[in-house]
Parts: sequence; C-alpha cells; structure tokens
Amino acid sequence: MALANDSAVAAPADYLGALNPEQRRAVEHGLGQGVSAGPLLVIAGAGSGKTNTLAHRAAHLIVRGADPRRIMLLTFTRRAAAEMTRRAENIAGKALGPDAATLMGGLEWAGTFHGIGARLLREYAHPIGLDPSFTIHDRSDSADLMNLVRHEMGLSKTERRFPAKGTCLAIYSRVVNAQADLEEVLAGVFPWCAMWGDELRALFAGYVEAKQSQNVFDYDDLLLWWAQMMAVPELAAEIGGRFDHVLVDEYQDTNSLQAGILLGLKPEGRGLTVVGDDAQSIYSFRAAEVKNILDFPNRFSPPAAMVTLERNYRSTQPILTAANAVISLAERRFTKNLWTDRAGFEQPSLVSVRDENDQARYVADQVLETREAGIDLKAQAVLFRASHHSGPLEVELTRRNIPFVKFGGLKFLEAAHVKDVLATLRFAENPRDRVSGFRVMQLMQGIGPAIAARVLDGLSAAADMLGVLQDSAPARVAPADWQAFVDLMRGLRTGLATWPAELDTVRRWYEPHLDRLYEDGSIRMADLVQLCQIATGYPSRERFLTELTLDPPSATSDDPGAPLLDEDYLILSTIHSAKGQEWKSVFVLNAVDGCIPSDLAMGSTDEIEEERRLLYVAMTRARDRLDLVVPQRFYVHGQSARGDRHVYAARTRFIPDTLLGHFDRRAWPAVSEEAAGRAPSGASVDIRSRMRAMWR
DNA sequence: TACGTGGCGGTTTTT
DNA sequence: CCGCCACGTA
Repeated sequence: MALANDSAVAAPADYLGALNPEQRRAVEHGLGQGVSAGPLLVIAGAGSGKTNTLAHRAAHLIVRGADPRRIMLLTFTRRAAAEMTRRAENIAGKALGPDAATLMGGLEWAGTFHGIGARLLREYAHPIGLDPSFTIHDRSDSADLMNLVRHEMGLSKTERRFPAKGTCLAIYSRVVNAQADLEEVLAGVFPWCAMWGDELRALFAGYVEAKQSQNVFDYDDLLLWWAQMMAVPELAAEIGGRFDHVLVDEYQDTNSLQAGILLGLKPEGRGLTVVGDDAQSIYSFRAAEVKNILDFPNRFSPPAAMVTLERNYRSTQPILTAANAVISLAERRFTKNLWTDRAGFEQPSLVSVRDENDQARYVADQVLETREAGIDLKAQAVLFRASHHSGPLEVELTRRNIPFVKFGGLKFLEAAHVKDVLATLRFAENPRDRVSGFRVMQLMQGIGPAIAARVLDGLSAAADMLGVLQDSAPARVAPADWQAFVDLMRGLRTGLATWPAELDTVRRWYEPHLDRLYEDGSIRMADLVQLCQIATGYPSRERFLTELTLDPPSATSDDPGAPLLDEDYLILSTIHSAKGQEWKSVFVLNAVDGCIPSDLAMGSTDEIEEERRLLYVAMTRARDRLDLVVPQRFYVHGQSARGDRHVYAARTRFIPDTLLGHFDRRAWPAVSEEAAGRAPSGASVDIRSRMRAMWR
C-alpha cells in the first residue's frame, strides 16, 4: 500500500510491480495476442492473493483498452463482486490518472451467477417468451410452493410417508444443478426416497407448471433458463458477443449447469479466465463439481493455459505447515503445495476444554486478552461448522458485553414478520405469485387457506387485480379490514406511493396484524424499521425484491442494539461464510468428530473428504494466531426424565496422533489454575453457568 | 372453515 | 429443543 503514491506518478506499468512472477503471468495472460486471449485457469491456493490477482487482471484489461462494460465478472457472493469491482477500479484509476473518471462504474456486469442470470433474463424476456415482471422465490418460498403442489396431487396422504417438502425441493434442485437423471440422483444422494421415483417426477412436473403459470422463478431457474437460453445458437452468439472477457472466481464451487453456461458464452474459451482452488471445494452439497476446475484445461483445444499461485502471503509458517499437514492426508492429491516466508514460532493451539460452556469462556477470555494486546475485535474471528455451534458463545459474549456480528445461519429474511412484509410487496409486484398471495391474505383475521385460495383463483383468471379484489370481499372478514387491504394494494399497484415510502405504507398496514399475531410485536417491529432502512439503498421495488432475495443481508446480531458500522466487534461465522476472508486471530470451535466432520456428513468418503477441506479452509483463514478448541464432552438435552446427560467427544479425525507435532497442545483452564481457582471471582462464574446448565 | 393444541420427527453448509 | 403437521373443536 505504501506504493500507492509512487505508482500514481510513476510509469503506468508500475502498478503491476508488486505482483510476484506467477501473479503477473496470470494478469498479463494473452494480452500480447490481441483482444481475444485463449482460456486461462488460475489455481490459487489459500492466501495466495487470488482476489488481488483477479482484480489486477480486470484492471489491466481496462488499462490496455478493454471496455469495462464488456467484461463479465462472476463471483460467489455479491459482497465478493463489490469488493472485486472496488479494487479493480482503484487499480485502474491509479494507473490511468485523471482520465479514469469516465471508466468508473463501468464494471456493471459484476455479480453472482444468479444475479447476472436474473438480469439477462429480464433483458431477454421477450425473445424467450417470458414476462419480465417475474418474481423470485427464495428457498422457503419454493418449498412452500412445492408443498402446495404436493397437497394438490394427494402426495401428503400416501400410506407410507412421502418425502417432506424440503427434501423434495432438495432432490429437484440437485437434478437441475447437477444436470443428472432423477434416478441417478435418488440412488446416489437420496437412497431412502428411491421408491418414490414416479411420484417425484410427477410432482416436479406439477411444480414446474405452477411456477410458469404464476410467473415465479426459484434460484435454480435463474441458472437453468440462462443455460437454456445459451442453448439457442442465435441468443448464445448475441449474448456471448456482448462480452470480450468473462472472469470467474471460486471456480471450484461451480456446478455442471454453471460450467455449461460458461461454455455457451465462450465455446472456444476466448477471453475466459477462471480462478479457484481445488483444495477449498466445500459446496458439493449444492452440486458443485471439483471436476469442473480439474477438467477445465482440456475442455478446449488447444488446452487452457494454467498458472499456479503457491506462495501464501497470509499465514505464518507454523500455521501453514499445520494446515498443509491436514490437507496432505486427503485421499486425492492436490495440485500444489503452499509456502510462505512469514516466519513465526507459535504453533497453532489445540486446546482441550471441559465442555461447550468452558469453550465459550475460553474464547471470550482470549478474545479480550488479544484485544488488550492491541488487536481489534474486528481482526479476530470465531469459526464453526454449523450455525448453532456458536449458541453458548453468543450467550457468554452477551453476558460480558462483547459486541459481535454473526455471519451465516438463519437470516433476517427468514423471520416470519419480515417474510410477511416482503410477501405483501411481492404480491403487489406479481399478483399471480400464489405463495405470496396466500401468505398475505391469511394475515387478516377470518381468512384461512380456503378463502385465500378462492380469492387467488378469481385473481389468476383476471387481468384487473384491483377490481377483482374490490368485488370479492369475503363475508367473514370485517369490511374495514378488507377495504384497508384493497386500498393498500391499490396504492402499491398504481404507484400512488413512491419507493421506498411505499414500504412504510405496508408497515403501517401490517402493524395491527403484527400485534395480533405475535406476542413480541414491538421487537419484531424494530426489525421492520431496519428493513425500511435497508430499502433506502435500492432504487426501486423490483430491484429491492430481486436483490434482497439473491443476496440477503448475511449478518445477524443477537443484541437489539446492533453494533454500529464504525464500532469494533468480533466476527462469528460459519466456515462456509468465512470463505475468502482472513483475520489475524482465528478460533475454530468444536474441533471434534461429530462436528468436524459433521455426523450428518459421514455417509460417504466424498462427504468426509469435503469435511476435511472444510477444516483446511477454516485453518487457512488465520494470519498470526490459530486456536482449535476441543470440548471433551457435550450435553445432550434429551427428553429423558433423568435430566441432562452428556456424551464424550473425540478430537477430530482430521488431526490424528501423527499430526500432533504441528500443534501446541494445552488444556484450559490449566490444572494449576483450577486448583488455585477457589478464589471467589473464579468460583462464582463457574456456579452461575452450572445453574444455567440445570435448565438447559 | 379458522384456529388452537398436542404429538412427533429431524437436525448442516447457501445462491 | 423447535418447527411442522394432523386433528379436533367452535
């Protein structure tokens, strides 16, 4: 960063000076060969400067004359896209000096596969016979629709239990994303549902029909329709021709459908760059295929060029050595070995604690101590396999007034009251959206499934939503309530209220229903005020609904006074959500069998191998300090009348005895401390937690 | 037909 | 422990 000033005044090429030779090769690939470079694969190990390299490549292309509006940049999350755009524009801006202003904001095609797909589909709606005002269902909306169809087809009354709505959707999604046969998916991934093959096929046909007639899309449709669009030669040529360069990040976590889309865009691979790390593939549950990245070079002739980034700039040598040791036990050999010259003598710690409560206390203690040593809370993170693993820690942090923000797990948008409000907006946007309409109407007292269905049936045939609503006031509903609803819809449909003010209108309409439906109305109302706040950041209702569904706010904080942006706070995150990030100090919770690997993911070797990579991803997030915490026992709160029991846990199988030399093994509290721990303060903390544990 | 209650089953990671 | 579903009642 110290170079920033120099590069602004020095010769333009100097902005590449800080890159190492491999990074530079990746950045400059193909630029001697005119506009259309051949395909490039960059295998970028953890902490090897992947984001930086890709951002430099984008910037370099622009500096060398590429039109930023003709660059497509596909990332895994919208956050990553924003970060990449910011960096690339920064770099290009410095290189080009004052002239750069005209190029700023030009990287307008940066986003996730789903986000870019949604955008292209709205733009090309007419040629493919699609109504561009489609609304997008999130996972639970999709499950609800699946459930409606499931009921209609009588599949909820079968003699043997038919798969639940979530399972049905998971199977459907897998078939779509993996581009596989239903039978194959059932046999391989959902063997316990294999007997329902015929019923499921019929169910999925009904589900697809329902989506089409209601003009709604699920996540998978955004990829599927895009892929289908690319299968039409004229459209593929047209769309592919709009982009000179297509850059893809996190390629190891793409699935067959996404790979197909890329091939459709760039059949010969001209201008195509993909970046990823086969050792960090952790999304096979979403049908990601490591094969995509491994087979990439040979999909083209001549094969794609390949650059491997093996120098790690992130972690100290002992941390990297331990992480390398963990991944070296994987069944499959990986394509590289990471090295670093960041010396350091502290090995990562493997800390034994008695149980999850002690684990929480240990982490809180250490976090505060590290904070005292001058490391901000924001530079520290606590990572875990499953969202609920952080429960006891969240309690402890709250108790000690340590601010934190949690990434991953249950989202703000999953809360019933937030969904109610969003469904109202979506229903106004698209009156054919049955799941939304169903939800909204049942908010009113006296309306249940039957009446809601009847009104929706009337609606689906007519073009004039407001007229139909006005005329179909159900007898069981208070006329004033119904009129308020019709007026609300009129306001939303005719644009009487403008965005984002109309969201406030919805909130005011919803408030009495909220108070009636939920005990804790005022707490929930605070969330809705926050939602209105978020809404001010979007230019229109349509953009708000689309982008919020595709990129929900990923952080939640348990305390109502959520930390302000400029405050310091600790990061809590699932390992999945920690992808691509780094912190000075990292704690990994529950490094035990049953958590890592998750006992739900021990069905096959492939699954177990993915869990190993997950631990590897967690460990390689750390720069200077890494603590793996191993609770000795877990309380299982069974319904047994004898009260809580506990089970003993074993250290994760991914760190067998042969690897212990790479870790500093400790117990906490230290034995001597415990003996001396009769001091009043230490003892009181302990008893409090036991009292709490009695009721848990 | 709406809505409350009791029993049961499942349970991770995310666009 | 929590959410979902089926069932019974008003």
